[in-house]
Amino acid sequence: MSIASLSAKLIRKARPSSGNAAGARAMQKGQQTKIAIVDAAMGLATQIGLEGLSIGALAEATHMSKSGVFAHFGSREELQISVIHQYFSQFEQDVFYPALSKPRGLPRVKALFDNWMKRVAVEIQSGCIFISGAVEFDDRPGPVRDALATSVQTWLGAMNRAIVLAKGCGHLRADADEEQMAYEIHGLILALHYEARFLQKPGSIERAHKGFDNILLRYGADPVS
Amino acid sequence: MSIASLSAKLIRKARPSSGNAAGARAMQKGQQTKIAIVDAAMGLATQIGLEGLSIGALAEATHMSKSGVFAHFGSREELQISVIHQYFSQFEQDVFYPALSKPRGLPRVKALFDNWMKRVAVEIQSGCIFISGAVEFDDRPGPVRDALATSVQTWLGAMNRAIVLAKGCGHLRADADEEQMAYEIHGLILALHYEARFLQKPGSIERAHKGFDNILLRYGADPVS
DNA sequence: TGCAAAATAGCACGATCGTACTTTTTTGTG
DNA sequence: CACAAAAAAGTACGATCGTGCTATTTTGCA
Repeated sequence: MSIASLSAKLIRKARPSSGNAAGARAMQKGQQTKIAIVDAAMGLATQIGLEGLSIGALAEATHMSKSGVFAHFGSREELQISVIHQYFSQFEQDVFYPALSKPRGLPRVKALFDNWMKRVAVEIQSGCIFISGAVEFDDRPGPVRDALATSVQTWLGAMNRAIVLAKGCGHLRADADEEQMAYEIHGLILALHYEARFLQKPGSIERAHKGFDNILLRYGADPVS
Repeated sequence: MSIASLSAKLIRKARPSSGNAAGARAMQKGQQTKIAIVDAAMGLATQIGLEGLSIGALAEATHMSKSGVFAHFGSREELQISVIHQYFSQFEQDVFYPALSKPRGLPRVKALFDNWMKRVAVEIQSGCIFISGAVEFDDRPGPVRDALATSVQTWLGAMNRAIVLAKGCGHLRADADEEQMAYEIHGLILALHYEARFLQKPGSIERAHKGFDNILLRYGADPVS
């Protein structure tokens, strides 16, 4: 399935069983403010984490009442899940889709990594839910963790498939281990986030890029990338 | 300065100014239970994070009253800092000191990485404060963040120095970028923690080891590690 | 424009949090 | 053993949390 299919899981609850045959359409303003709330929630969550996200603070940020915010989700977990879906959707549009315009193989892998890097470079200031959420929910089972893990796995899977494709195109050495290559790339991104955002170490972005070049030198079919 | 000097910061507060010349010695039981409390706190903090650590839960875990626990630290921040110092001290003893018995150069770098890997492999189940804390405090300035960052930087600095030493011994290529190598190693560890602990992906430990081998192939002086 | 329904606000609840203050128990020593 | 000091417990306070209930406002269509 496509990486996009995940975001389609924003489904409506089943209609109540009361047989209102004459149809009850409406819900326009509600959806609109819900989107605004989720947007604000995502801004808060990237900074202070999904766990730090409180309905009270979110109400203040959106100039609404706590109950007004709450009514849109029914529970804090549902709010967190909505934020994850929205974040994933944004990630898709920033990182994944633009790379599809590149030809299969190494060019697309490079584009995926470059887009990923650009996004993480911004997130050095704002924070990344895929990273902070992983730490917050790594031993807390439940629907939030599931939504987060599914999103991350979908993205990592897409990255992996691009690498497999590159090998299939003959752009990588015949004995290249695609999973291994994906693992090492993931490490570069995580180290960037850690050293730049937490340790505030300069030069981290350049090191991540250099690391990618090194990976290409090792796995690429031709010595020059 | 040595990596060990940091843990020596567990200093006593300055004595009160009342001139009790006849000396007031005692404080034995107190220190003892404080150690027990910090131990329990570390166990909790590795699982649920430094932010999730609550005095109430800690009191229950140690079969004490909230005030009894609290009195030993004076504030939650001080408790968190004590946990960080203790965690760092443990890290030193598990990872750093045992590697000093190896000869300088590549053998010591390998030992440091192996010990680090062994520890992270255990922490796949229990959690790692250096990683979870980095996420929790990456945009929350204060003494807790400072203590955490200092500990991590001390360790990464020790690792870096070992790599520099290895290059000095001629065990690495003359053009090897030590900081870059340290960065890539750090990435391997972070990816291991992420993929094994959060995503529960099998084979991550082997991939981290393989990644280290690849790094040695690239930076090592001789083609065979 | 009236009117049902949707959207939002208001209010209250129990729980948990860190911590300040007071009281009791335990400890170590003269 | 007595006694001061240290250690631990007890209690209370204000704040914030998620969320249930009811009331009010706003919306969109007949």
